[in-house]
Amino acid sequence: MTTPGNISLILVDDHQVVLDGLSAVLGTDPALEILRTFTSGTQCLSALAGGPLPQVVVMDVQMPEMDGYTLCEAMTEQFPEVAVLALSMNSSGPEIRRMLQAGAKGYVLKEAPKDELIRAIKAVAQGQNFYSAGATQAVMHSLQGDGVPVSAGPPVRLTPREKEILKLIANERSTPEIAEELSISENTVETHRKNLISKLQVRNLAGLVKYAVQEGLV
Amino acid sequence: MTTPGNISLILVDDHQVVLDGLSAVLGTDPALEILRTFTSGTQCLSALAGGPLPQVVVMDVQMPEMDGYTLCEAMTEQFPEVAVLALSMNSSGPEIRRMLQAGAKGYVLKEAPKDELIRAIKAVAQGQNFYSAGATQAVMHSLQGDGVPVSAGPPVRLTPREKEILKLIANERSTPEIAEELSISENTVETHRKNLISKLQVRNLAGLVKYAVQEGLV
DNA sequence: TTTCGCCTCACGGGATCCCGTGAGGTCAGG
DNA sequence: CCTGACCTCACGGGATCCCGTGAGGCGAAA
Repeated sequence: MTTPGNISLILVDDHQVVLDGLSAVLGTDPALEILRTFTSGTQCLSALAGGPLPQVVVMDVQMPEMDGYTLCEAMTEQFPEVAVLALSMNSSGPEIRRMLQAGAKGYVLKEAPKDELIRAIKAVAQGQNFYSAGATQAVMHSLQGDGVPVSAGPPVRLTPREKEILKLIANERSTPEIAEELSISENTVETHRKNLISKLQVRNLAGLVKYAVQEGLV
Repeated sequence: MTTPGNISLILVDDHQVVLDGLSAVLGTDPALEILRTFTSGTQCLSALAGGPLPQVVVMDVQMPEMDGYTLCEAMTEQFPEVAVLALSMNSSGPEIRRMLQAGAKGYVLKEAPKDELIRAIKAVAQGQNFYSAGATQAVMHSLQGDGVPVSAGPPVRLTPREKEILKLIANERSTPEIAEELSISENTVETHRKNLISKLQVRNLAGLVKYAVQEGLV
């Protein structure tokens, strides 16, 4: 049992040094208690299913196997009382919007000073929201054009099939190969590719690969 | 002046939280003294030109503006007495080989436990080399075929022109556009693209973009 | 039940890329 | 001087991608 007033935490990041660093930084604040750390989303989910729930989960966005977006969605689905705080490398507007839409209560950039992270944790633990200054700015910048404030319209939602195709494209597979691998027609693969190009607002295959790599889908 | 026996350090990483984390972790060892930290390679270089030199520089590999490869090269050129310790996300063989060829004395993965980093720092400070277990493994794996041990043949050296073209390709420019932008023939651009595909061991444009993004050239 | 999103498939034409092959000029270094 | 690395250019043919357009099935949500 945690001491009353303490905020229980779980950290998820695929890099051990980041976990160590966060543990060291957050350990300086007596109000924070780190229950466990995980290096993958699947580990985290299966452990939480049977164990005690934390108040806040701090998670990286770009992770292999299961990215922060998917993990956050599963999290808010299964454990809505747990607040998710996203901790990310880049401050790209679309990524932030995706995380917020997935249910994240806050978004802190890894560039931010350490006290900002602690303030963010305390904020989301109390049910408030918290966004790094750079994050809100990036979101606002990416929203120029449509008047929705935040988390209104679907930002960039890819279907499972589209994600699957995008991964294969980013792995240098050609259209005939993808068609064969998925047992569908080449025409269908081309349709998906066209939809991807249209959805992601890029011009060609290069843009798709760039998006896929930056978003950690590879 | 540093206390005799102390190891003076400089940390370079574009992410503030990583710097904070490293500072916290390394601060626990009394034998280590962190002189300064930098969030960019250019800052680091210009500061070292006039200030006191550290014994060891711990640097991230993937950084915007100036990547670790370039920084390490400039470092060993201007300050050969400073030992460079690379700290990186991925354990890709080619990247490790590039860093070692650039003059890095050691290579530690961010996945490694924190005591490994401290041991690595102490090793390179004494003129020894240090490589994470996963790193040596990755290099060995990437070397299957040529019998050279380490840092012998040029791993993946791109010419300035090739880098330039690669960046444009990754930014969704088509061949005619690149040709126009660089005031050269389309045939020349195609030749460069072919050489890139051949050098980087990829199959198509997707592989080029993937490499460019992962290597931080965009 | 009627939407609506998703997945599927088709076709034709133009743009772009992929590949092999060959070659001339410059410039630094042996 | 001659080698080697680099940048430049050419061409032809096949593969692949890009684009517009249209359409049927299926399952979930309203």
